[in-house]
Amino acid sequence: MDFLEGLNPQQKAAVEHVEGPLLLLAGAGSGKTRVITHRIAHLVEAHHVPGPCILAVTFTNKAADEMRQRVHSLLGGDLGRSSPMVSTFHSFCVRLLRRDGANLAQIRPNFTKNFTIYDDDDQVSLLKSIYKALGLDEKFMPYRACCSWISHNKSHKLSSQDVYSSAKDHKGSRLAVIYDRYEQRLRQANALDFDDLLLEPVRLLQHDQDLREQYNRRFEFVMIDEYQDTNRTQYDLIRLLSDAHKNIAVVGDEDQSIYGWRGADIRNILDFEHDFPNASVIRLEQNYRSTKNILEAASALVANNKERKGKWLWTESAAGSRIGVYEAVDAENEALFIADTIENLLAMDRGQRVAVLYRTNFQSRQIEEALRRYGRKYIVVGGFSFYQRAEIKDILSYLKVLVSPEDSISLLRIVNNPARGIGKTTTDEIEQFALENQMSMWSAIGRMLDEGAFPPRAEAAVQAFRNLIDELSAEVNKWTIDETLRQILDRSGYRRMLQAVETPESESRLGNLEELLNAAVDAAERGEGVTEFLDHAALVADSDNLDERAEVSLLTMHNAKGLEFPYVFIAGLEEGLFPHTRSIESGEGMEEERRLCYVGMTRAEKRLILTYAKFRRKFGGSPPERCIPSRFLKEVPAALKETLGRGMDVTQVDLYSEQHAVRETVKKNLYTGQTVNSVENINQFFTERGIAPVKLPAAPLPKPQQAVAVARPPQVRKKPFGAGSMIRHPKYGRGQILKREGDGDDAKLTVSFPGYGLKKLIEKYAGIKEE
DNA sequence: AAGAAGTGGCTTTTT
DNA sequence: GCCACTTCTT
Repeated sequence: MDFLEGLNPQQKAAVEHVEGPLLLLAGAGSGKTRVITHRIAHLVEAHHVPGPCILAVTFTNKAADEMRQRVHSLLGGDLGRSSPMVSTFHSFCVRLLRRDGANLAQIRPNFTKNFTIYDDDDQVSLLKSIYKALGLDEKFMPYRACCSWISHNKSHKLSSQDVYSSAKDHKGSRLAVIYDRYEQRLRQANALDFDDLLLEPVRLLQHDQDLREQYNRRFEFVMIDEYQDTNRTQYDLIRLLSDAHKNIAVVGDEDQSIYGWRGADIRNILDFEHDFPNASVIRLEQNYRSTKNILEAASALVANNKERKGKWLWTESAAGSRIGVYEAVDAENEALFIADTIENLLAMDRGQRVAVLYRTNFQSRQIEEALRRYGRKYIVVGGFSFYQRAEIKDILSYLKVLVSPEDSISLLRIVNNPARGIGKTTTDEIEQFALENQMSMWSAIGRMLDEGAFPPRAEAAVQAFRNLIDELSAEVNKWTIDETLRQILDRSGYRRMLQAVETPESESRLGNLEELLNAAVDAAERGEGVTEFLDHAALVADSDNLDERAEVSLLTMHNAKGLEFPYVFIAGLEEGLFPHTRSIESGEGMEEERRLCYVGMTRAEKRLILTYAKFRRKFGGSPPERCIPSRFLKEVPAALKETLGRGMDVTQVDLYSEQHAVRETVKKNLYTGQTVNSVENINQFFTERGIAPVKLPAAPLPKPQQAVAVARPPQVRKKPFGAGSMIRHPKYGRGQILKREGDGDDAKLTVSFPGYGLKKLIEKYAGIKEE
């Protein structure tokens, strides 16, 4: 196959580039992914480079998956072991440490390849514990702020000693102490935070010459996607990996650099030619995505930035509609306008995809409410992810403790959850003891039991907890992941605790745990071990579960990077919201906001509509505040804009009185792993309230559904359900069994639920009954 | 020790 | 308006 066919001259040049550094400046919609995948295929076929010698790195799992798939289909089918390595920075680094990280123990105390990963919730818990030991509270500095302060220092290679010696005041040196303790405690728990995941491979490769040479020998060709968003650590890693061959190709667009606040350094891309002498530079400036008007509007906007390499995108496509601008009275009105206009657009142009983009996640709520009023299906990308749910984190914490009992943060989370009589006093004592003796909480528990340090009642409770963990640990290696999770759920009493309270809330939690079990079964089938399962849970991002098929997607502009939609709305273009107050002060921050706007605008293929509100409430109860239209609106040339008015007026339902109920429903539906807001749901929602939906969708109407049963039926031993039979699920309602696999306790059912799609359920745990 | 009920304090973006 | 944290009650 000829991988050069159908490419424009610049794309062709990039694909044909073989040796030496390459900087590919790829504008929005210029066929970047196509070029990367074709280049990989070309290297393999035309230059006979073995697949595994090529490393391609992206930022999100989603981008990696897509790239992998496209490479595979270009090269024809299953490549097996000869496949190029396509990975995200973080999973590449985790794999490196799990496989070849043993020698890191030489430079990181207590490190083993069994390390755990601390996400930001874990970081906050750790900081709480440190604050407590230092007698501080959140007034000193909010945990989250402290977290990002530490992260900022780490990614800029400033140690706690560096920070301490440059501290200007008492607060500065206090912070340095917190930072220092934080680092100590991570090491003690054999845990790595997200910064460490990148930093430690760099330190290891610098430290271990053999390993560095081994990796250099292997990866002859290295490619980095979204280079504008790399931070200094990632830059170091890239340099180390490409040191021997210097066959480093980076792809990026300085106009789309939007992660400066997370440590991304735009200088990496601006200075590439300086850092890698003899680099070839190729610009991809032809845009294949958007209409001329959209492209010109976005280009004119971003031209207001100074930190650019400068390029001007062009397109052969038609001018298209002008950019719509709508001024709403308030946020409710804005949301209704968007929902209303979506109805009109989709009525004219059926089956198309629409995105509503916004700056901050909380903006989604009102838009959701408006979409529900129209019975329109939508998905929300981001916000809370499945793996952030409390019950999921609880059970995974059990798993983490089994793998690595030194992980005190996970231990702290589960020690009295479900409640087993180890209260605050006892926990504080254990923590105190661990701190004083420089040991983990798990070791402290052992020692304190040996020394008889607990009062009788607490002793019994702690002893029972220790036995539970010991018993589970003894057998964990014999079980598959799903079996381990089941044992945890049963023996810890966690399932019983949820079953005891028969509220919709606990039902929903049980449902989420069921999803987790399904995921575990799938992982076990793929042959994954517990560690891989946990790594996956730590590294999946919210945007990774984006469902391309949804008609309407709601997401932040950050999450929209790399995606495209025929119709795009950008909501909330107001000074203070977008650009955000926190960025307005600094020139750099403003430029990044502008780039973010550029990213949002260039997602649109056919039509782009910008909206803002004259008044907006800061929060629910507070009075609406006057808003100034965003400066970005003015930066779009007048000739490219048109002012839009409201279409139909929608005032049949009192939205305020619905808000609470809607939110509850939204919450429940968000965490099923599948966030599609089904037609059945919406109908049910309105029927329950005796309100007719504004407009019924043309799609086949479902039979009206009864309210979901709340009470869980007593678990009687029942005859197994076979394929074809109808069942009722506590959360998904009526469904038909399509497939049955396995038998007895392990029986797995594939069930089709109208409105929810296919679900894999484990019969024993699903709580289903005959319909 | 564990739940219920009340109150302060703050909201950017996320691998 | 929401969440995390505190105080109150048993």
